[in-house]
Amino acid sequence: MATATRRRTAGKVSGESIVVEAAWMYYHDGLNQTEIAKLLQVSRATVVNYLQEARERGYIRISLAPEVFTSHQIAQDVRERFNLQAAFVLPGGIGSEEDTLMRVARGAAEWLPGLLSSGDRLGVAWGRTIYEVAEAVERTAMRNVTVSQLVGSMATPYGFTAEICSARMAQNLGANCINLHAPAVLSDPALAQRLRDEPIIHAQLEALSHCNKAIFAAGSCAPDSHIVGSGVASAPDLAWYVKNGAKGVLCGRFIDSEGQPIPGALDDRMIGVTLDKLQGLEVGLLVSDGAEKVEPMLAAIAGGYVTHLVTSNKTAQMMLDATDSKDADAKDAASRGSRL
Amino acid sequence: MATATRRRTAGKVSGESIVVEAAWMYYHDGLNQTEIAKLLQVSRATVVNYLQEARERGYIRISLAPEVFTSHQIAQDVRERFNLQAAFVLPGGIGSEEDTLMRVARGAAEWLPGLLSSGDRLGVAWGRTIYEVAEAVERTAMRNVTVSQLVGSMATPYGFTAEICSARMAQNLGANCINLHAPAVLSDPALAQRLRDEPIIHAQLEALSHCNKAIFAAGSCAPDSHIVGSGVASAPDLAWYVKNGAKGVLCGRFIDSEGQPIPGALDDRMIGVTLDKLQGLEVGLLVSDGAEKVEPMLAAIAGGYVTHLVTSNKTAQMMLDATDSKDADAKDAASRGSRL
DNA sequence: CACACTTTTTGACAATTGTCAGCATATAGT
DNA sequence: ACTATATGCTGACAATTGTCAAAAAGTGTG
Repeated sequence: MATATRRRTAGKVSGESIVVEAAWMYYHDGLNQTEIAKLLQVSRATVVNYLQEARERGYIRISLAPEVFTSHQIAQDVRERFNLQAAFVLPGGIGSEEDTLMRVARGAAEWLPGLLSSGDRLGVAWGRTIYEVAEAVERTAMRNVTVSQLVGSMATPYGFTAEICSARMAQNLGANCINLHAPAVLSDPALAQRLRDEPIIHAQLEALSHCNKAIFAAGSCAPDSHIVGSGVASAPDLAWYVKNGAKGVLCGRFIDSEGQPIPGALDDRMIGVTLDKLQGLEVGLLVSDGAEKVEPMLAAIAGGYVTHLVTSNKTAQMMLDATDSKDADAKDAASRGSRL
Repeated sequence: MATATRRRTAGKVSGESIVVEAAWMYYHDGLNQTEIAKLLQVSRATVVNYLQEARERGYIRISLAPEVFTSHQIAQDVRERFNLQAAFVLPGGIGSEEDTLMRVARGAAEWLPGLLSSGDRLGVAWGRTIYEVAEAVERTAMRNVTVSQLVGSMATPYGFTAEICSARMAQNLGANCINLHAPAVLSDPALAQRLRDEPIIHAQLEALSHCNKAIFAAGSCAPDSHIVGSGVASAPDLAWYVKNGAKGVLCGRFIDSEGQPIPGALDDRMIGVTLDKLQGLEVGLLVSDGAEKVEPMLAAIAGGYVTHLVTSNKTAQMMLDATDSKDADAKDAASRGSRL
């Protein structure tokens, strides 16, 4: 974190940036460290340090060509089957579910800046996945982009809240940020309504309802779901919704297999985006992974909220199998499903 | 160049792309080859092969952050002094002039795609430098961009002609290409005029005069200049123009120190863009390097043809020194000039 | 200007990565 | 079915890259 280099400025090759010089020689000209050390008249160890510094300062960008993940067979299949604009399917790998989730998050983080352009208003939902995406976004400078928190905050035992997701996302994107200064769920519908009418909150809700792009994850309706863990819904709430056909959760709202919101007691007590606002966006980016997310993801897609998808090939394959009309056998028999 | 992998498809992790899998683990997850080999259950040598294949197929993109080259001090100085939109100043390094030129060309090649957007019509001039830029452009897919050859062709002993510059550029950018099917210079003005009126040529000239962006180099007026070597101008022609104030060459036209075209015998015999078409473009990208190019570059800038500049810090410093109004001493005395 | 303190560089060693000849496996042709 | 051929994989070795403690060089202060 030195403000300026010292010895590097004395009679050396390019006082201002011998670091850049070394990085250029290494990554662009393809010289090895020994050659560079000779040319720069320093020890090779010093060259190693320069290169490290260049990497730390972010001078060097290594990225995997996004086309690879959007253009291979399974990505194409998913895109066509679900009528998406694009699907980003990452190698599921061998690691744990946890590893794969992180990888999916990083994939989404790498893809996201390319999906944004000047003037966009990006809605950011909440959840473990979204949090990891926000963390993984490389610092960029999207000056004319505004990030909106889509759902109110909740006291979560997981260490990440809705406002942290949106704030971190905005911070890393270099975008403006509009947070929603209200709890996601209140105990009383009347109080919720009064809060919604409160000028500050009203303005914030107004802002988030004019997003043209959004990033969200699909939540499962399993009893151990985050929607319960974070206190948005109680276990009985969840059971009630499931009994009434809930297949997934999107931005805190329960949806059925067709993606339609299920009217229920929670609606009036929630503060956050309503699902109709998420339909027909320029970009609806669904980031999710895991067997338990397949059904919720399919529901979200059916509801027309999704234009872009990021997942692993394992999950993608399960999504394809689950909607395969040919025969149910394929689902069990296909060795590919279990190997991918 | 195998059409498909073989054993890779047998019971392995992710049949379709174990290569991508390996690349992801290595470049994104930061695992080393030994770990990857263990996870993938292949030998480490195989992992090396996968990574090589990934690099060869262009899955991995390593780039140096362009901001570094546009934001450091000398780049800022140049930008302000010459009132440019941006300047891309590369470390001049220690190598030969030849090495530096290649580096400048690669720098321009890396910057260029970022300066283009959908719908652009890019005019491409001719010269050694431009040729190297065209060669160095990474293959991209700018489907809605059209490349126009700005000057007619010439029989050059150097192995690169105007149509090769534009064709190669278009090919690597993945853009459309409009070449100019005529010689740069004819022996007779009347014949030149008849050619210009010929429908095909006329249409091509029409196309190139509607470019909104252009890339060109500054040519020197030294006796060994390419403008003579390529037969565009004879040595007596050159001498005549120099006597009449020529300080440089831009797209085959001689310009004075203010960047104004010098009327002369060649004009009527030439087929190619006229300089007035190059003024006020959205992007006028000047790529040049070397002491002998300083004067021509300054002339081109004075003429208002340049909005963006790519050069080395050595040359940039000479440009600054040459226009330093303080005192002439600085030019000679400044140690920085010779060190950079 | 001696002293304490920080930053940068370096040499020696450790770890990682690249190379290549030969082996194993799959495919095509008879 | 059986070679011929191509393709991909591997182990052993070579080359390159990373680490770390110590030395050198710079900075600030009494």
